[in-house]
Amino acid sequence: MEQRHSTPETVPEVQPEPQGKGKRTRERLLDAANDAILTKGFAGTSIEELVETTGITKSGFFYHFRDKGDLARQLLARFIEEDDMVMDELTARAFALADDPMQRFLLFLNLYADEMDDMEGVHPGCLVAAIIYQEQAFDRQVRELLFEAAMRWRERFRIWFQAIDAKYTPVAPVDLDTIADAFSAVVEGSIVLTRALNDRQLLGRQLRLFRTMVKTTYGIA
Amino acid sequence: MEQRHSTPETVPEVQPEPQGKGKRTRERLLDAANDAILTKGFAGTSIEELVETTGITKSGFFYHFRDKGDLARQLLARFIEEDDMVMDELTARAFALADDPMQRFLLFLNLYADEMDDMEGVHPGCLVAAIIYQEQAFDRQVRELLFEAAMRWRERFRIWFQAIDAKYTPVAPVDLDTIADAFSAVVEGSIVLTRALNDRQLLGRQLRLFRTMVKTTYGIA
DNA sequence: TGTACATCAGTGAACGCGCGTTCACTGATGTAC
DNA sequence: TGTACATCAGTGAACGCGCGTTCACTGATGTAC
Repeated sequence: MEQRHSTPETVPEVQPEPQGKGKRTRERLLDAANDAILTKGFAGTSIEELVETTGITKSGFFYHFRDKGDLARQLLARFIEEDDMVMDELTARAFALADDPMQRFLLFLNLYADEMDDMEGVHPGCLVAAIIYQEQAFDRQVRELLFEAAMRWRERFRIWFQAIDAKYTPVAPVDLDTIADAFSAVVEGSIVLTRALNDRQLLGRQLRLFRTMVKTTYGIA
Repeated sequence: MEQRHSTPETVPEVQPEPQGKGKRTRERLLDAANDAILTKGFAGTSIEELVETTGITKSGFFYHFRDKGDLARQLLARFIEEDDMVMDELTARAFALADDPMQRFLLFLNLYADEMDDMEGVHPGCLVAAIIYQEQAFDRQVRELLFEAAMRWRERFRIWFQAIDAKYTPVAPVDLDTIADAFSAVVEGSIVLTRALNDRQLLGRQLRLFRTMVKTTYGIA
């Protein structure tokens, strides 16, 4: 997707390779795999092409990964970690801007929607969704990581809605797990539509509609 | 997913094969391909396994399809046709039960949610989403079919919300295309979560939450 | 009704290419004494 | 400071298997006269 320069000119590298250059190569392999899998599927992505874009040989790949399944495992593990960090950061920004749990959530939705609007091109896709639609190609460990990813989303927002629910009364009764899942559902579904319709603003619009709907559901003008 | 008997005992077959047995074999190949692609991806699904479950030889496959890409094209075309029919049927049932466009839509959501609840096991997935996440493996024709599928959903529900909007005033302003897309987004996203969490009731719950939210958005108690 | 031909719905064997994986080896860097 | 060894981050060649595709052929059914 985006081109990363291995040596950015602006920032002088005091410690050029934090964990050795192997770590960097491994990250670049994971980046290449991430992009390829989201557009061509797992079985449709060959090790050959990954090492070609990374600039090493095929046997170099097997220095970093036991086999192709190991690549999927490490990729998903990294995704969960990074996704968690991104969510934490947006949450922290929302928390810094308001004290009320509902206001914080509405701010979070705005921040997330803005982030989606600012992406160049159409959203590249979500690794969880991509792998879900090929799950039989993977082992139990990978499927457990899929479960974990979705469960983390649910728990993050359930806690949030518990705080909201303690202070606000919804117009009609809502189940906390369900409204917690709703955010993830809107994002995942919108990504699919964004790509199908080639409409890069769709995701932001859906998030803002969801924001409006959450507000009215809790009777906020 | 579900086992179809080629000769159901209850109904005597007056015309056993409407368009010859070749048509039936072709349908069974498409069925096998549909199931396999939703769980293992397109490249991960071999022609070998499709003909094995269908009970013919590999060269028999190439009698029905020019190549593997042709299979994807026919599969998506059939999906769009059948999906359209299912939606038309649920729409007709909702129209028969009420005159008001909003009541009709709320009934439609209930019917759709009930249908999802009644499915045994977890939702097998949506072919559009599966192929979107492997789109680079396909030609322009297939990608145009993906666009068409999503566009049909949008247009179907935009017309519906135009009728609703003519009669009801939303609490906060809503864009018709956006709320039209919202239904598809909720379904697509919920399918991903249903499968990740292995929670077969999630889809129905999300649809009913969406129903509640549409009601409150248009200020209906 | 019988014969000739055409179409339908496949079969069976063979093909070459690319894929994932292995294995012995290597040059650069790090560490111990 | 020099030497010996270990580890890191790979290389290069080879492998066998399975995949998509082709091609000549075939038995059953349909159609024309």
